[in-house]
Amino acid sequence: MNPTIKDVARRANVSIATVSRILNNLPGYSEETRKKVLQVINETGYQPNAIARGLINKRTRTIGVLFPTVSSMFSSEILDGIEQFAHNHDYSVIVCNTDADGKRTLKYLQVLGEKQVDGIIFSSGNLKDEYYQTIKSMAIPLVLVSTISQRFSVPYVKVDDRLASYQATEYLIKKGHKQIGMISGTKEDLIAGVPRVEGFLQALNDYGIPHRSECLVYGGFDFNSGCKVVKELLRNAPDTTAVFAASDEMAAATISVASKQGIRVPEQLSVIGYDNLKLAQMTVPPLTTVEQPLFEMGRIAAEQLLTMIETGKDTGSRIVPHSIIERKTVRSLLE
Amino acid sequence: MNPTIKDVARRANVSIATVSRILNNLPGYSEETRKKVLQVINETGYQPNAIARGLINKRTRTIGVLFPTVSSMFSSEILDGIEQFAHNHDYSVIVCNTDADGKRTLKYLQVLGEKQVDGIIFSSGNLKDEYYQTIKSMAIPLVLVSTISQRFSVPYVKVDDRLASYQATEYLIKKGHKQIGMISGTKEDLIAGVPRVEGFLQALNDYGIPHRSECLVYGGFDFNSGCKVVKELLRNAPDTTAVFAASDEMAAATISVASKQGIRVPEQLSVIGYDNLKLAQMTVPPLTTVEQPLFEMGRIAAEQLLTMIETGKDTGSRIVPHSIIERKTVRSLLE
DNA sequence: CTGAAAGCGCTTACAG
DNA sequence: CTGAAAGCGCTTACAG
Repeated sequence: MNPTIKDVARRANVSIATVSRILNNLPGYSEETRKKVLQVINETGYQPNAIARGLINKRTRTIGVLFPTVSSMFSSEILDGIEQFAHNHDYSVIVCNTDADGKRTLKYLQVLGEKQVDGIIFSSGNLKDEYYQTIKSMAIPLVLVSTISQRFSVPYVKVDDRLASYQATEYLIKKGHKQIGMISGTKEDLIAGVPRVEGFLQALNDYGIPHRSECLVYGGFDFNSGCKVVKELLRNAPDTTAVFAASDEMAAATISVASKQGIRVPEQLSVIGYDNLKLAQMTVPPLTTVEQPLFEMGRIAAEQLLTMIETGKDTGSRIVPHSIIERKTVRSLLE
Repeated sequence: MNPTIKDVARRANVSIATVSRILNNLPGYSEETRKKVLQVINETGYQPNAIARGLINKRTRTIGVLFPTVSSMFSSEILDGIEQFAHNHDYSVIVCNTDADGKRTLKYLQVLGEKQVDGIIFSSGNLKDEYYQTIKSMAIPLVLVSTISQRFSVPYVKVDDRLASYQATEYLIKKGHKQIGMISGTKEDLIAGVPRVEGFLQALNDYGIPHRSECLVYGGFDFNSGCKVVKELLRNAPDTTAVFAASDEMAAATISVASKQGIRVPEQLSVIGYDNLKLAQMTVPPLTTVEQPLFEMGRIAAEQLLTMIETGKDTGSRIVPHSIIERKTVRSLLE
């Protein structure tokens, strides 16, 4: 049995109140008793019980983080950023893998509530009404990362997807491409799907490039759906000279499929991705892509959440800067 | 303020003891009062406070998991398996990113102790004496995944690295390769480094293939060190026809470097990896590799830990099966 | 500077 | 079948 505050109080011949004060750096004891108590703490290896503390303070110093898939390279970088910031500020993080499943999400939310987490970060998914309501009823701060809410006022941190997408397309156009295809993520995804398509279409339009419907196909962000969908694109629009993929995994799929079909990248087909995962530097050739600062986004989300927890103040949302990382998959048609 | 057990007791005109019994499915109340109480619980949206429960039960239903790098594709798949099993059994998991840093690890361990986690999973790193001692002093179960302890008796779940490595090498040999190079992980790594090298050497020896020291180079498991180290190999042993990489990232690095040097894979250079990450199917060509069932290893580790927590019994260690996944990066020299 | 006591939200003998 | 009370390990007025 680990020693409790009672044990150290007894051994130091003081009250538990005094021990508590010393532990918490509150005033109210002589230097002498402080030394004595600290010594006993050392001898006994006493550690405060955070559960008991939590019961009184109504603070557990732990937060919950929800991901549709923790194991994706995308999520795990965000998690890394969150975890690092949290840990540096003495918070722990409980991970929850929702599988984008409503039932599971609700169950997680309930558990997090019962465990009295101090706040929640919800990542890259659709914050359904019921999620929002149950978090609201828990009366703890919530921040969104890589997603937004269209119905509720919840702070978020993300990239400007529409703009980033616009610029990716523009980048291709300025390299002389006119037959540009897009392999998009989930069609119904109002957050990472639609805005990226809009940005793509807008850019084409602004540069007077006619859009043909067969040049836009919808997948599901992952590698396998990328393979499937890029084949469709290449079949229906064989004159495509460049493809904009809504994720790096889909871009990798494009490179992979192209190779299988004997199409050389970038000589015959240019590819630009989205995310700048570690994967992007591992493809052959290395992938030109739109960077989302995922680690940083996680860090910022955690920072927002902690200040909301500790000050009660909402510091607003954050649009973080994206950028285009030029590697080797886009060829210029101009020279 | 969320309602407490007191609130529902008052509104239901019963004692908190009765409410508690109903909540915990203990005997001792009429069907009538049960209904009444349940109704009040519904009306008020009462949720038990897990912190208060934890204080009494000395069980928090949360476990801690330590990784050197959560964001690696390797760790995140293990985490996925752990998290899924844990959640299905009503446990939460706190993630800890140690960065393989001793100070950080110790700090995490302390926090986990204070938060009264019910058990700990330590993944893919060196379980130093001091880690072991502090966990031992916490008197909670510990299981190792993708690592072992050489000094202490701690249950682990992992693949037989030496054997897997032997077989990977043998696979290459049986395809007619004789000039085989290995790019290994960290030289000092007694767990994932040394045994894989031993397996490699043993296979060469068993098949009467002389080993030349320039055919064995040491990196650090990751892509960048893989690039560096494979160049070294290719420079010093240009007649190499096949390379065995100690991780998929290093294998991807090999493919990447080979491509840059105009060496075609697998026509001129065969490559076999280790891990079977999602990455392995994304390379061009798709990577032949040794599979470690990472998700499953995480699942099993969690299962072990939970049964130790709940029964107090150590169910022993587990060597999980590996296998060679044949894709397109190894060419047969025999035909 | 210090301690006794109440209380955080529960569970669990104990008594009826 | 039901409740009063003690107690889990702390913190925090309150009183001296």
